[in-house]
Amino acid sequence: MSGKKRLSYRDIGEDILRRIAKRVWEPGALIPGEQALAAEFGCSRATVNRALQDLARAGILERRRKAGTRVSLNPVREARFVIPLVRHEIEAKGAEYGYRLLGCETAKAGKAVGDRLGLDKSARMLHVRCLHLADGAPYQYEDRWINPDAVPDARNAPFETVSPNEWLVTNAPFSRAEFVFRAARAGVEEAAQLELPEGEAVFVAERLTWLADKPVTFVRMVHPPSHRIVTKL
Amino acid sequence: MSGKKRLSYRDIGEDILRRIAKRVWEPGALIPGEQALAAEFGCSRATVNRALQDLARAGILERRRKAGTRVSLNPVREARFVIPLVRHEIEAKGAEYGYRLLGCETAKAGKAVGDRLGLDKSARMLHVRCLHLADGAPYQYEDRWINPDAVPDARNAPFETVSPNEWLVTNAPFSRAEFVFRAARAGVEEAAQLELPEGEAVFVAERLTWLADKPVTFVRMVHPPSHRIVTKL
DNA sequence: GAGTGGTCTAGACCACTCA
DNA sequence: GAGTGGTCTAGACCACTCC
Repeated sequence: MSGKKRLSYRDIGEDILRRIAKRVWEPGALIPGEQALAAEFGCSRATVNRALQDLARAGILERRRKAGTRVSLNPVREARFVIPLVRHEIEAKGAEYGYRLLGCETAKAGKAVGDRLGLDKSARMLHVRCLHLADGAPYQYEDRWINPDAVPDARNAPFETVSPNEWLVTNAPFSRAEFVFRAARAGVEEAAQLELPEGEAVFVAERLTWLADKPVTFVRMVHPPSHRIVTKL
Repeated sequence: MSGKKRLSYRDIGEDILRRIAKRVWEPGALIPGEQALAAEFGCSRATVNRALQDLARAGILERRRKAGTRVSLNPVREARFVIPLVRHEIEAKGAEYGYRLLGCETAKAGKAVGDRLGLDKSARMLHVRCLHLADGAPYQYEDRWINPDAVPDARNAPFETVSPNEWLVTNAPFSRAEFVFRAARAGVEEAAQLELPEGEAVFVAERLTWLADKPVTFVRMVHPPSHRIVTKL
């Protein structure tokens, strides 16, 4: 009944989760303060603090100074998706990765792209289109705009052999990013490249990045309807 | 040039990000140890540790004992999406929330649903279908299966007035969950309820939950193509 | 074996927020 | 004003992993 090892913040977190699941602490209820818990668990307040912060980050607890810590009424569970390199994503499925450059030229951003990145619609950008394949089958159609002002080297990048995705990862750091997921109907070019009927439902992921408030790149990644984004908690 | 306040782990994190962005530390490079950084920043090792751990969690750094800390070669940036209650999601947009129950009956799970949850296809489950509206317009079509074995009270739940989404949040805790996002073409029922042409591209989010390995619920949430899931880093 | 990160402690002060 | 969480410190020991 004694020989306990020193408690870790993980142990404490699990114990607290158990209490919530068993309704010892109901949703919305106030739980004891850090000091009280530290005394109960026989550890320091810092350890309790770390456990509680982890649970708060996961959306299970809500904490406010002075008000204390309570069990979330609606566990705003958050889903975490890792966004790997397309190549790694494909190879992780055990498929062979393929890459095909479709086009690469300098062009005006246009209103749609300019607005998204906060650039003028007449700004000159590098426009790259390419296709990623898994075992020879189209996997992702990539339509990317790169701001040469933020990544001057991009003009000379070897996009014939290296996908912009991969090249940018090691050549264009960013400090802020935005992701958008949505469904859409395949346009003419996308449908042709992905070998789908025009108007087919496609999964679209968009990514925008900035480095210190300077736009770096905007990419639209289009997948066939068989594509799934999965996350487990 | 001096009067510095005490450095916070945030300050340190930002400074490190700056160095990575400015190529002081290149991708793949080893950065100084915690002790060295603590000395440089003039703070304790614990503070440096916290900053580095945060960056490692964000996928920007990779840390290994004895090996040290290095800048990730491919920043496996992870996107975090919060999954709120539909009602909150709609109200957060400033729209008025509406709810309509479409059907609620006991039925066999069927192969598709059974397989996903690890139940037999002849298992009896509660099948609920409903619609969530924003300012009177269809926002989300919800098709849900509930395992009465895990949530016995569900049979008597007032789904006429409370959406299963909301009811389950406070009545069916879960320990494990799985999310899937994908694009699909609207089926007959979905199209009719969402007031879309049949075959329109729809955004589908599926959620499966378990409590201690016992399946709790499987829900398929269908949105019109205007729907977007956004996350900023 | 030795070096690096991982974690815990005990104590302190601060910042926010509620009453 | 007072109570709670947020953060920092200085020191310590441990666990993992590379050599």
